[in-house]
Amino acid sequence: MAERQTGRKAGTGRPTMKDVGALAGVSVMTVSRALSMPDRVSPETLSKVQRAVLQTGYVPDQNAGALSSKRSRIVALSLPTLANVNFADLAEGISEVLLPAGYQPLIGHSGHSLEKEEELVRIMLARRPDAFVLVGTAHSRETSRMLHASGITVIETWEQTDNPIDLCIGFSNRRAGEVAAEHLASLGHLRLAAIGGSLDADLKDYRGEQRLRGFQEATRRLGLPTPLIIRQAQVPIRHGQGADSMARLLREHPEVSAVFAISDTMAFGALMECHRQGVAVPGRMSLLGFGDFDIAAQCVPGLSTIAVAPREMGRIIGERILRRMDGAETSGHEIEPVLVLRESTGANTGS
Amino acid sequence: MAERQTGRKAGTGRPTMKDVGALAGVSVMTVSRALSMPDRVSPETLSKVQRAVLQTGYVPDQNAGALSSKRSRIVALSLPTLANVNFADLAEGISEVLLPAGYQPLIGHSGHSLEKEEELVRIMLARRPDAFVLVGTAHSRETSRMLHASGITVIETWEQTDNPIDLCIGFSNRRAGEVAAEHLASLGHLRLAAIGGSLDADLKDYRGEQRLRGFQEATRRLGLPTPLIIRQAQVPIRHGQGADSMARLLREHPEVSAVFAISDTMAFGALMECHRQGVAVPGRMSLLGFGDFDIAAQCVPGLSTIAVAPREMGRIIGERILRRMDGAETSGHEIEPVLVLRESTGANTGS
DNA sequence: AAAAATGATGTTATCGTTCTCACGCAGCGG
DNA sequence: CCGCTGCGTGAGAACGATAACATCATTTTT
Repeated sequence: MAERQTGRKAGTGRPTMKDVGALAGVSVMTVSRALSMPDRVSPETLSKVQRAVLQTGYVPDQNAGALSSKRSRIVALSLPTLANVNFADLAEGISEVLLPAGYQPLIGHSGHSLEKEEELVRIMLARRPDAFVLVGTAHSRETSRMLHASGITVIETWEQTDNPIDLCIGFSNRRAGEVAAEHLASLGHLRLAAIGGSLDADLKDYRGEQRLRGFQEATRRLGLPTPLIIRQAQVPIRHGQGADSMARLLREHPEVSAVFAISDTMAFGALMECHRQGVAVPGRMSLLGFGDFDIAAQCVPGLSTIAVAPREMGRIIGERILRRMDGAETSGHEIEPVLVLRESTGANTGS
Repeated sequence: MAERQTGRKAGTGRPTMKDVGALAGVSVMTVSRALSMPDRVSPETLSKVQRAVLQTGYVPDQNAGALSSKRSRIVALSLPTLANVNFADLAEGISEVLLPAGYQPLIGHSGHSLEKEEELVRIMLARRPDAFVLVGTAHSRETSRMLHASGITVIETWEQTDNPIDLCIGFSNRRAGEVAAEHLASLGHLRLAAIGGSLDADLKDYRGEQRLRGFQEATRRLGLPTPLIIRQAQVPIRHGQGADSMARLLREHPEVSAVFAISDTMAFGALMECHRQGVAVPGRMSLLGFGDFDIAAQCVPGLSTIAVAPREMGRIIGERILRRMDGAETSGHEIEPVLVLRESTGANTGS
């Protein structure tokens, strides 16, 4: 009853540094040091504290620590969606580097919408992250403002840009489109097409559009006719959209012999549509995807695609963040899209 | 120079409630109330504060708020991996409910390892979440202890159990296996097989094992010969493992006419192997998957599978958490695995 | 051997918010 | 006209940790 004298706020009941200190016979500050800078306390003290920690089942309160030290050790991560292996791999790559270093990734998804991204950024900034990673370089005015004002390390990824908010670690989507066009052209294909790209301005796959643009420009540069673009994708991209686009292409544009899909997801759907219609791949139709999702390697025929190594990208991002946290300067980084050749692309056999 | 008089700790430079209050001509407490309980301040005060918030670009510090109120509004979420659409959908479902209610999901992945899960739980508990969601009911002793000791709401999912730590919202994996066996048996298949299941004790797909057990038991109960189990999967499950397993099955056990794969990922690999070898599906071989991943609907033939509605499960979890946070009592919830019929399963045509 | 540097620990203030309590003022019944 | 209730507001403590400084004992330097 007479347990607490002043009794303004009741504690949570969980052990604190004070409890550990009391049990070990040292001050809270010594406990703090024992836990975060073990080499700054004497060996005997250290073991006393460690024993007390085990005995009490003490788990430090990082929120309190963050408030006091002004370093939350949280890294915010805004993805378009989790339900895409590439983004999931990116997030796992980042986590694998950050977690062992004592940083906690905070993952959110914006559903490809700039508005939702803004909302997400606002919410996440309230957790006072030490760094912020965003997929993409297109943001709302307010998003950019908030990120700038926060003064923390900001990393934009999955793209390249000339004027990043802070740091940019990604690949050129335009370049990916160029690689696609160059490959298909080198196989002797004359009439190229691309599938992907949204008509709905609100839910736009910004990066997919850049790949399309790169594809178009390179095709033109190579002296081939302007490629057809079948735009009927929506984010999130689903296989069905690839199937629909391929069906339309086969029906309306029989002269096309090679197709670049802005995502392996669409490419797979397109491939299945070819199967359904008995269209030989790559005999009658060459098919090139993007992303190197795991299905690309396993479907029959194996899907030629363009890989961007998301997990490795994640690790690079993690490392750069850690370097920044140690006070070192860091620059951006560009990753080169790599053509992965499987069976779905082959020489043009048409007349 | 004479900016701060005492000057022990320097602030971060970001605006605080104090700044907002000074600008609005009210106390910090009034700012706090204006932001979290707008109906407890007068309309004029409210608008003054809101104006000041906009003018300063103030973003509340939730960490400080958490420390003071002992409610972090963080919900921790431990998944085996992000790179699995079902878990990603689960996470997105949870987020969709929690975020608008002011709760922040904190996602981590344990790579199917109980040790890593323990590590993750320890790290996440240091952020003082208000609730903890875990995939699975098998945890290390220390994990369970920490969760119990934390005293927060704990939800186990993706399984059913008789003695949950706190609440269990999931489906019975055993039941899913039974559904699989019943379906294949009903089609007249006599020699069944299952693919999946790991030999490596350390990286065990615990839930896959339960599906296998349910499959085995139901097969026996239906009076059929004991099913073959091809165990050569490893987590994370990749398509290649399904292909390998199917190849082995076709080579060594030609009498088998129907196969249950513990994951659509494996089922897809197996299907592709059938294509490669010219084995007709479902004519010669019926194939049933689990999970209803999006590829299942798009491959040719469409993959029959067992669906567990992960996104909906996530939303249910989110709602139960919110109810608990409002102080209401809540019980667990069982989700029924549902058979999704497509083209990959058909009647036994063998002699 | 005296002075200075080093090392281990404790004390106090502080981070930015919310909780608790107190205060002043308006309305209201007796 | 007095006390009572209720509303809006403010003052100060508290949450659990760390930074900065202070202290004391010990070692190193010259």
